[in-house]
Amino acid sequence: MDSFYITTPIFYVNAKPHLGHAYTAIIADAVTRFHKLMGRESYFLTGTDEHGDKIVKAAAQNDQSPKEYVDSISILFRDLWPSLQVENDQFIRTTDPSHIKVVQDILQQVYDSGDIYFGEYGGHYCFGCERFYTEKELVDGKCPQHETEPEYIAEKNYFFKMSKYQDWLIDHIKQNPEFIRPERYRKEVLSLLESGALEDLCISRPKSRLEWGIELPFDPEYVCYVWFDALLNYVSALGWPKGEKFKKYWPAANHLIAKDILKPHAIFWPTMLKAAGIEPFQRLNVHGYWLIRDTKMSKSLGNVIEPLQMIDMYGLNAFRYFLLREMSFGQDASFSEEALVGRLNADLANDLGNLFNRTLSMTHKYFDGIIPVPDESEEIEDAEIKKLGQNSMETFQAEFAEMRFARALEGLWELVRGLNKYIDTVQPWALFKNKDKKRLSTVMYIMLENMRKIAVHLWPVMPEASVLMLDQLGIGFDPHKVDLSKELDVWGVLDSGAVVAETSNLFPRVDRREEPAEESLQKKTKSNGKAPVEPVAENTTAFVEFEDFQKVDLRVGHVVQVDRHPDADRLLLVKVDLGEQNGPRQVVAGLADFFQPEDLTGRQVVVVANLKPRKLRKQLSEGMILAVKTENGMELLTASGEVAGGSKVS
RNA sequence: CGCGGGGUGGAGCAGUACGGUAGCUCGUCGGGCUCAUAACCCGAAGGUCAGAGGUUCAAAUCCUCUCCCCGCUACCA
Repeated sequence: MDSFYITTPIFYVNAKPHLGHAYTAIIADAVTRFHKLMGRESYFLTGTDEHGDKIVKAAAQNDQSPKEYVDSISILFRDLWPSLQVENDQFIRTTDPSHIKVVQDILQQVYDSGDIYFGEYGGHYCFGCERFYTEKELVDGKCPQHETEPEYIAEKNYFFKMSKYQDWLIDHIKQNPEFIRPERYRKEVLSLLESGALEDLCISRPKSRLEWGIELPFDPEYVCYVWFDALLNYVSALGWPKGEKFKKYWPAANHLIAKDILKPHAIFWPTMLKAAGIEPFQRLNVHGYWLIRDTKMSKSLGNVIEPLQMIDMYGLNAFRYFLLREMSFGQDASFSEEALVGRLNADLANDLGNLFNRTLSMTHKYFDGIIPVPDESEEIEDAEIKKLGQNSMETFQAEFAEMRFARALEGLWELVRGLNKYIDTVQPWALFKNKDKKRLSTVMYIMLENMRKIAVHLWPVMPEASVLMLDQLGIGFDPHKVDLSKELDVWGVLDSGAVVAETSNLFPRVDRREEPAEESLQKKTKSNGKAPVEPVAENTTAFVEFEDFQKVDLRVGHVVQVDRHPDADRLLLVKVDLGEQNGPRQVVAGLADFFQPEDLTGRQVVVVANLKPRKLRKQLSEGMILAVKTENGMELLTASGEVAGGSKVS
């Protein structure tokens, strides 16, 4: 039997789960279910990545130890999956002892084979930031954050000879067009590899800087770099090197990632495997981002609708369907409540839900709810709808296997719509009136059997709804007994004589909430013809004491001169006269996108005068000009009348 | 010359690796049906596929250049 191994990235626990995580997990789940139905043995792995610098910092901010912190976040991920009906076979954590052992074993093995060497790395290290800076990042030779001169530290570290495998990797990608998909990402990686020499990868961190990691087996003074640790989860989970699962599922691995972590997966990972003498994974599948529209608007009105909250409002089935139907795999897509409701109403309620309801209802009206025995004679439209069904399912299966979910569903919907049309064409109600029971039986059977096929195909996408649909058709569902690949040819699975449900209300139509917050706001702002002012985010801003507010020294001044920042196209150098002895101050302001220098000259502005001076792109900024961001641009704050330069605002 | 994505009927998108009548969903207009969740079915209007040039019998698709939009980053104190 074919086996199939699918993974999500192990999610980095420096933040809570969001839509992106949910999406990856849901498609992983859908793909796993699909392959199960196609008769393959499938294994689905997900988990959390818990080592590294950022974790230590996030933990410190929460006054927790790294371990306490990762435990608390990891559980959030683990608990989210069941609520999405994501059924993973395993949940791995990089803090699991078995994972740590595998990482150490592989490190040792690669070290012994000579692909890890000890070398020196020199760099400008800022102790405040706890990081190295490149020459380019430094401002006047100083740390841009702390404005202190970083120390040049020559630090010894361990390096993985990644460069050694560059040519092999290029060749492998060229030889295996399916290795990275979709095509655009394969091209991106290839051009990345071919454009410049691949450098060796620094895979250690001295414990003096970072202790939260896996200790190198050959040097207790160092811990392993997070990516080298994290990527290995894909094999450690299977019990490399001798585990049963490893033998069964490797290298049939399909990794699923979002485009932001393309490089580690497409370059580090295959070369690591090569160095460790492990066969390369089968395929890397890369998806785009979900863009969330208008979240800011909603948030400011205090009714934030987070994508994940829409599950409660519209149901998990619609949510999963929407995610798979709306994003064309590899591209970015935008998530909005409006689009979700649109899909729910059009595809699920009108087309699919209504199809079930009308057919079940007719079965009751004409046959007391009992699935009739079809007559053997077949009319032309019967043959047509069967053919349409076959094509539609074939498309679904082929596209789904390639992870083109949107196209797969579009394909399946041809059958859904085809069946609605079939009803209108053959007019069962007319047959009933004419007492043509024979023909009516055939027609109804064709409807019901095709609906069964649809329901089965939808299990990977909407497991819960699929089971309900089948239940309404009077049959149960056992994924192990279903073989999707046979559905194209099999006919007559539905038992005549079984009783179907009287009605179906799987996907009720949803009326858009009366005045959706975002829309009403837009209407209001449009109707008065003025640029809308972003409302104050009352619920998100904590109160400050009056004394604290008093610390802010706001003053009115006149703009005497404005120049463009020489090295930054969004910044302006604004000279503001605050009536001070040593002349006008320079404020670097991010206004270049909204104002021409000449538009600002002579304007009266409000400035935060006691803001700690800071350099922005090498230019000193001694204050901040207050402005209001609007939908179309930027409006400056000013006094309603002319006041003397330097007047205090209170 | 920072990196990347994109510009296709009113809206949202597919189609571009392998050139061959411009496709889908929503929306609009007209009609049909009555089994159904104000649903379903049919028909219509609406696009010089951002622009210019080139290759070709043939270009949304290949080549060259230009314009515009959106992310990310440097750079919004």
